[in-house]
Amino acid sequence: MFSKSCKYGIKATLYIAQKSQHDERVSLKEIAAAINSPIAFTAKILQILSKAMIINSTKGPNGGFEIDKTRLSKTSIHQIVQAIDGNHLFEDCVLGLNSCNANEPCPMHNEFVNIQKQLMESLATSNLLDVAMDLNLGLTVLKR
Amino acid sequence: MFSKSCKYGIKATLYIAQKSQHDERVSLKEIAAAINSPIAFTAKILQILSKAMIINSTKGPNGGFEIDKTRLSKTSIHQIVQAIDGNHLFEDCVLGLNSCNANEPCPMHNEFVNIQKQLMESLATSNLLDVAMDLNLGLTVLKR
DNA sequence: TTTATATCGGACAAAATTCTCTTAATATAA
DNA sequence: TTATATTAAGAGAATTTTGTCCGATATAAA
Ligand code: FES
Ligand code: FES
Repeated sequence: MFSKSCKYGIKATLYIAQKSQHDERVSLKEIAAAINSPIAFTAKILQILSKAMIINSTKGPNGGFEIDKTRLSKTSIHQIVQAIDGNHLFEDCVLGLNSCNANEPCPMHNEFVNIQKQLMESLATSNLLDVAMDLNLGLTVLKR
Repeated sequence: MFSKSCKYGIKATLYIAQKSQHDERVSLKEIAAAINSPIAFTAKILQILSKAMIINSTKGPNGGFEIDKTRLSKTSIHQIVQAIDGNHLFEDCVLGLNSCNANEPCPMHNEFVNIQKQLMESLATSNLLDVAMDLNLGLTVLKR
């Protein structure tokens, strides 16, 4: 479904979101430990998210990553997926035809346009604040 | 969503199903041409499907691949996916935690169990006969 | 029985993804 | 100003996925 990079990216962003809620800036090392991911690889993904303006990074002592509190409720998981994996999951033909085209559909088109739409909706209507809340309450986890 | 192998496998099986409906056995070369896939790689995938008893293979002159007509309506696309990609898409945690577990869910669990279920249902209730029909009628295509 | 034709199976090659290492750039604080 | 802590960036290694090649095996027909 999602690439490994994307999974790390989502988990990392959610962890940063949780901490940003309490005005805490977090380091790469802390993030990687919290989501159980390879440190240097996680750094690459955070760079992508930083360039996509989904997270902010600060170099130097006491540096690290954070998200503007005001943006938490305005950022969706869809934006993270889009930045890392692109829109392929939502827009491409599920059987790999050169494009998804309702006029000349593949045999799975009709079944899948709904699923793709629902997937998209689900990710697009999500927001980091809600997810961070659940994390704080211990209702969900990023690691196990 | 699906691996490339799986996409080839689905398309190949659907093509074989369409031909088997008219008692035609098809060769590897014909299949690869019909679904626009690399020949030798397609052969590997057909071997998997053959071992999984989803298709039958026959060596020698006039050999090739076919599906028992009586089995067309009893074989689902889910079986193909399962044989090639396994059940990961349906059963694994979408964020890559070591297992999907409702007691200690990841932040996307609640949104995704439904989507996974729907995906599974959709694939499990499909059958090769119905799909072959649409292909025959020209309502759908395997190549473009 | 021989020959031609097709899939099977194993080894290998290429490409994409995942992951690591090292150095540079930058910001903070002493 | 200098030392230190942190991310950025690039090169490259390891792994997985995708794809190729060729000889072995089985089948059918001559
Ligand atoms: S054409 Fe294949 S999913 Fe739309
Ligand atoms: S725990 Fe992640 S999808 Fe169920």
